[in-house]
Amino acid sequence: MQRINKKEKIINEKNHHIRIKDIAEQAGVSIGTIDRVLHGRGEVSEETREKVLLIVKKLNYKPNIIASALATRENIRIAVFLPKAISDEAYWKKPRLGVEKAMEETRQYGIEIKFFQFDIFDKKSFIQEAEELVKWNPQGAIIAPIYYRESVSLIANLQERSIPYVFIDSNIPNQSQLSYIGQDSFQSGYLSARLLDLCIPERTTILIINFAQEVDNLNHLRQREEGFRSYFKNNDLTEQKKLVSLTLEDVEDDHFMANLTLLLKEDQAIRGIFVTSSKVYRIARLLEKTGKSKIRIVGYDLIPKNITYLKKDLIDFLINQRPEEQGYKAFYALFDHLINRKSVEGMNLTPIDIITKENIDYQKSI
Amino acid sequence: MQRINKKEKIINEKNHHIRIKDIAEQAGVSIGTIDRVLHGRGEVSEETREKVLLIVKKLNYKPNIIASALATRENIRIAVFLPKAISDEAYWKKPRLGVEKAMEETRQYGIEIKFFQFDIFDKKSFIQEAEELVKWNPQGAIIAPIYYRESVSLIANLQERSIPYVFIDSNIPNQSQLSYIGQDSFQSGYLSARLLDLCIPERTTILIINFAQEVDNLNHLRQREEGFRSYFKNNDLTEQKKLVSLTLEDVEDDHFMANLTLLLKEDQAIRGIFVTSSKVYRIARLLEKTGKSKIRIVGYDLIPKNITYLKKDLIDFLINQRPEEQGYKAFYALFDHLINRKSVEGMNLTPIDIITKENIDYQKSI
DNA sequence: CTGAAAGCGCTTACAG
DNA sequence: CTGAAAGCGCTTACAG
Repeated sequence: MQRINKKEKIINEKNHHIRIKDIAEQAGVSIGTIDRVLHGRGEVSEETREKVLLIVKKLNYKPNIIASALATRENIRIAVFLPKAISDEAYWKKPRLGVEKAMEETRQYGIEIKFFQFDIFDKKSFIQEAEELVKWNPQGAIIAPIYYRESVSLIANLQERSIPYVFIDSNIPNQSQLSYIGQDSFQSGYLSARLLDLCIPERTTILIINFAQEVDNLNHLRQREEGFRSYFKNNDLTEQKKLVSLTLEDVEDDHFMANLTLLLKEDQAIRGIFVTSSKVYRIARLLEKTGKSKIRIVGYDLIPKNITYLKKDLIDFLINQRPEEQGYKAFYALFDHLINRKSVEGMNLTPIDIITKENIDYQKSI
Repeated sequence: MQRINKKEKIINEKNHHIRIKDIAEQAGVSIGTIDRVLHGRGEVSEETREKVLLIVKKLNYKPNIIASALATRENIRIAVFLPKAISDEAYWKKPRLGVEKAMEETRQYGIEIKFFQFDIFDKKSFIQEAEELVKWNPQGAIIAPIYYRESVSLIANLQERSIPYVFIDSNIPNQSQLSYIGQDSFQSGYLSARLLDLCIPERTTILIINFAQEVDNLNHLRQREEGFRSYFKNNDLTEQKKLVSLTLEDVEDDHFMANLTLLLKEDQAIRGIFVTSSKVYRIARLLEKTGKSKIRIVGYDLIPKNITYLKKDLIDFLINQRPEEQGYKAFYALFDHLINRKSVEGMNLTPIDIITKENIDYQKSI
């Protein structure tokens, strides 16, 4: 697909691409001028600018980013704005690991990363870190827009400064983001419903359990439940499978757990449980004590506790959001935009992985 | 983690790494000599060689592959040895696409790819293409070792010439391959068994169907069936689920299909079908006519026909081998080895993806 | 066996 | 507004 400049003598064996030197020769100017045009640095007459751009187009010039990276003296700064991970195994550690992996791969390109991590239960810290970020004046940003209003304010700031940004984990539509990288929560709920529907008999009940204190996850939870319910509606199964939603206010609510135990004991029709978050291990832990019998359980995220219960057959399916990959891809979206100067997919929905005891060990984090 | 040479004046804002110039200064020789040592080009006295290597180690020197790529005048040649794809949608097109994607990403590194594609039903063409490959004298090779004996002969040739090679799709253990990238067939069968077991009632029968003319796939098929059966053995389910193997000699065998139709009609206990290959669409097509009712079907590979039947609910699960990713990763294994000069994972087992109607549209080929 | 110089395709001050 | 030159960190002949 590459066009080769046939008139050019091939001085070495390498594939020969168009260089700024070739453009300079055709335009009858120096390479400095080409560079100014290409980077919009101004100080070029309109006439030469147009002439140069025409030739660039005609020759289908693609910059050699390797040479460019080698010659560039300043680092490119990319800010990463995420919730603080509460532990090394926590979910929010994973997008960070993905960014770090991508960073390692592109070490030689002179990219500087700075993490701005806020406390997820503290809006103030969100605002404070957002200010720090803007102060740092990055050339690009990766953002998990957890708080709607505050996120909108942050990105207004970035837009003013023409700093491109990528959203991960959750999306705020139509905010001129370069890209959104994350899962379709509705569809992941829809898929979970299919899995449970396949595994449990007709005329049974399914519990949908939400852990309500997950402020950072609220939109996800809602959309997952909605997707889950839609499956049964769309397939005319509402008669056949009864859905019951429960919301648990406090994770450590013994009272609730006692009630749940009772409920499961009394209502033998309950054959499936869908937990809309990574907190599914709490339900698995309960059933480990009371006995799981024929109940099938679906939940989210490959955190260690969930993996343990998956391997013990106390969780049947986990939905993986590929959080490392989200960080990794977000980095490369900015890399492609800022360094490769190529266009970036605006909507990048992460695959919805179905994880069982049998394929968990073959899963790669990136 | 990077060590910074603190004595060096930092002349620009970029992260400063150790350069061959730094080593040259410390060793009291010129950079040419460092280069000779680093690349083992000889023509260096043992004494200086040792001194240089010591300093390289001490400073933890990592070559700047960007500068290296820019300066290198010769292309690196990578040979890709795969079965010919019978159509653009065929399975074997996919590893090729993966290689091409990786190739595109690393365009600027001056890597040349040449495909050597053999007719899968013709051993002679395998041998012939293998000869061509060796004649081309590549610096590295990606190989799908379909025929055991002939593959061993090819890689003996490569080893003699110290050409590193990566296996994809299927493995021949202990052949000094740089890496194997492919799926664990046994485990994919094991997983398929779990899926069917979850979806169908107790005291039923499952058919295992092999399409025997798939010479290129023989080992895979056997291992998949073995894994499938092992699941039931390991979980003490052999009493509960009856397994029946069928082998179809000729894909277009109407006689067989008629018999299968009869069998399904007569034996109402048959509730699951496991097809050990991508030919599962043939079974789905049959059931489309005769009625699938409560039978669950699992098969392999995201080829268009299978996807069509998956979406029509005539196939319940497809196991994906990520063939594009296999090609992609094989390329990068060689890239890391030859250009990044970093070590490569010897065993790279592809994740075993479970694909349903509900997540198929979110699957990315790479 | 070793060093000095030119070059890869860009970017970056600097001079005019 | 434009050009000439130095430099990024390597590789590659070439000279001695």
